[in-house]
Amino acid sequence: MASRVDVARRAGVSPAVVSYVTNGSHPVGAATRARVLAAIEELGYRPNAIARSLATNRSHTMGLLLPDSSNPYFAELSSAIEDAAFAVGYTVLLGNGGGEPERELTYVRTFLDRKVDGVIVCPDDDSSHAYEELIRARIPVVVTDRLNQDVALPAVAVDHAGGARTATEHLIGHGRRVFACISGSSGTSPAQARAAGWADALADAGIPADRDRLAFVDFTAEAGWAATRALLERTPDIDALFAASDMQAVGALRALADTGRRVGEDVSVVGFDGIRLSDYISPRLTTMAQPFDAISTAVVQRLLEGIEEPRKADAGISILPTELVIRESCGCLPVGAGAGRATYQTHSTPAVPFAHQEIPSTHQGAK
Amino acid sequence: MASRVDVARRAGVSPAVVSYVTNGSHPVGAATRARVLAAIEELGYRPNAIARSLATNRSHTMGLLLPDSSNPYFAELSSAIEDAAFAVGYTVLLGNGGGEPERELTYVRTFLDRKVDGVIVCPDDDSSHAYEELIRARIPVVVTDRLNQDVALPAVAVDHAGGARTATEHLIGHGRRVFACISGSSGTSPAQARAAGWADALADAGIPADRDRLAFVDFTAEAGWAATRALLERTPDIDALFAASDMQAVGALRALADTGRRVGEDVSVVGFDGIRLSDYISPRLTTMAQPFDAISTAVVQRLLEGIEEPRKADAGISILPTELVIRESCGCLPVGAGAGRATYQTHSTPAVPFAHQEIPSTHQGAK
DNA sequence: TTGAAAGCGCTAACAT
DNA sequence: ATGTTAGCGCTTTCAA
Repeated sequence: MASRVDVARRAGVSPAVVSYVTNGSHPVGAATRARVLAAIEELGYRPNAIARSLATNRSHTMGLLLPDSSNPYFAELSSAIEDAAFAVGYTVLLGNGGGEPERELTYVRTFLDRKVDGVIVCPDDDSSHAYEELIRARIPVVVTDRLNQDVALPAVAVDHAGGARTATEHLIGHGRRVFACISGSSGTSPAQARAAGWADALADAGIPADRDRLAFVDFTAEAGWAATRALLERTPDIDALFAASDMQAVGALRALADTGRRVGEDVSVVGFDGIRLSDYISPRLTTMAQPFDAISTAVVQRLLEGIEEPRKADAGISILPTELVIRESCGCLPVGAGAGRATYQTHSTPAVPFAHQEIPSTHQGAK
Repeated sequence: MASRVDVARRAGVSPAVVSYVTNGSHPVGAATRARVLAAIEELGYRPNAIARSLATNRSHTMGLLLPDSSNPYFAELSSAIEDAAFAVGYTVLLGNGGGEPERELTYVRTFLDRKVDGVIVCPDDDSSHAYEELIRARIPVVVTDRLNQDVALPAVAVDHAGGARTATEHLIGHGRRVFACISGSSGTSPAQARAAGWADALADAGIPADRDRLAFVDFTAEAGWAATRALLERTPDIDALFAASDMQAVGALRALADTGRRVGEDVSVVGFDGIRLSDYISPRLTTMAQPFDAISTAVVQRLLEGIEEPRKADAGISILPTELVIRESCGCLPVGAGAGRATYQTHSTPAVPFAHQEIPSTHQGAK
């Protein structure tokens, strides 16, 4: 590998001049600049980013800690984040916690050791030790998806409770009577908030929200399937189901079909997330869609602010809007034949982007 | 951030000794070692990996270049690779080509600049310029999924053609007569090989494989949907469909349902990949499953060999077995109600792991 | 067993 | 406009 000195020698200048031209940080005579450029070209020289990082204390790298990037929701989120990072010249180091606190910590340390400029984190659990380690390191951090009020870190997420409430209201609008909810891992704020939104909507409508029609399980199709089976066992006449994630909804649809129920007719289901897949499964899933791109842009943007103006960075949370995408699973559109893909009918929850903002109250009484 | 000198000062030793104990590379007196360890503990010292990389010329980092990690297939693959890398103490830098050759190149250069110890690559297209750049850099590389015979790089993948052939034979076993195939982007070897396997199986069975019943489109649900609609328009009586990826199959099932066809009864469908989702969609997808973990382990293993013994590394390709997972979409199992998840019936294509190995001929005549 | 010192390849302040 | 030099934080000979 040709290094800066090689280029300097070849161009007949001092090593510093090479840096001047590669960084454009310093005026350089047109002639010398040309010679240097030529030497760079001939030698195929590329500055060593490691050495540069050591000297500048900037790696142009960010760590991304997720629970499980093989889950379509996180896969779409991480891809959007990678894209937003790429757009601003950053590369991402990816780590999956995989439900192991140890592993999350290991990744945080790995990121720190490697001197990432900042880290984006969505811990497995709201009480993750990753937070402490990150705070102690005084490194720019943005939390996404999770909204833990106990930790003073900048965060970006959607209005989980509001979205769940709107989704549930839609279900109520279908005249359903027996409601169930499959929410996510109980240790996560989205799971809690979405379940709360579901319960609030029911309360406002005077519909009983029986505790044994609410399950907190993993954000996966498998867990959604198992939870639905269990729910159905206890309450066979469930006719409305709100799933706190599309993957759980996928499992729920499976379970509903397995037990001979016609989704959209016998029972209405609405999911949450709006992963691409939701428009292809049968029946097409009505879901509260998250704005992946907006979230990712905001996450990266805020992290960048934290990196560039550490003193100015605040711990406010950005709440982005969700949008109800109405399709077949709720019963609005006829299931199956001839439908083509849906033209969406949407209801949005309001956005309050980039504000210092209270976490939306879980229950604000009747509107 | 406490640095090595701080620790040394506090422990009353020279900086070198600190390295000796953190690396265990050198004998150190029990007493001093204890003092150093204590100082490390008290200061919360962690070696700067960047500085270490600069000094050792090893980053314990690998680049992973994929077409699109938001696609469930790549999401599962990348997650498995991340896991395998984690297990051997490596961290992964993730990059998505996103169908843009420019972007692929940018990522390769970024990886190179950051001195990753090796890169795992699955280019958008078999003729990717990423290969050249990587070869020129003389850095350890392992290609995965793609099997480009023109480039002498170690590779790990499944027997695309063989798997497709077996899948198609299964379709033939169902007594179907009008066969279609939706394969992937024509510039990729899996797409070509799987299409060839499909054609070969038909040829052997004396069934016409009409060219206009074969489509090469993106490996996505959307493309699978559109291709199926187009195929159906031209040949309404298709009764057997082989999709070269599960996501395309998902789109195909959607299209088949849209046009009022009953999958499993009117038309048999078999996919390829075995993503987790395939067991949850309706109808459950019969698919030729890839061994994600084995692939990932092999990929990382071979990359490690390339890193540790550069001279010994060879460009052989490792072919891993696929396994036909039989479910509902082909017509073997009754669709829907009461089925529970399937107990699998499997047929494997043989594995020829870690061998110098010809790319399986696309047609080897009748067996 | 411990220490001194020379890099690794680059940036940046300072000098010319 | 260009060159010199002192780090950045660590590893690693080589001496002591």
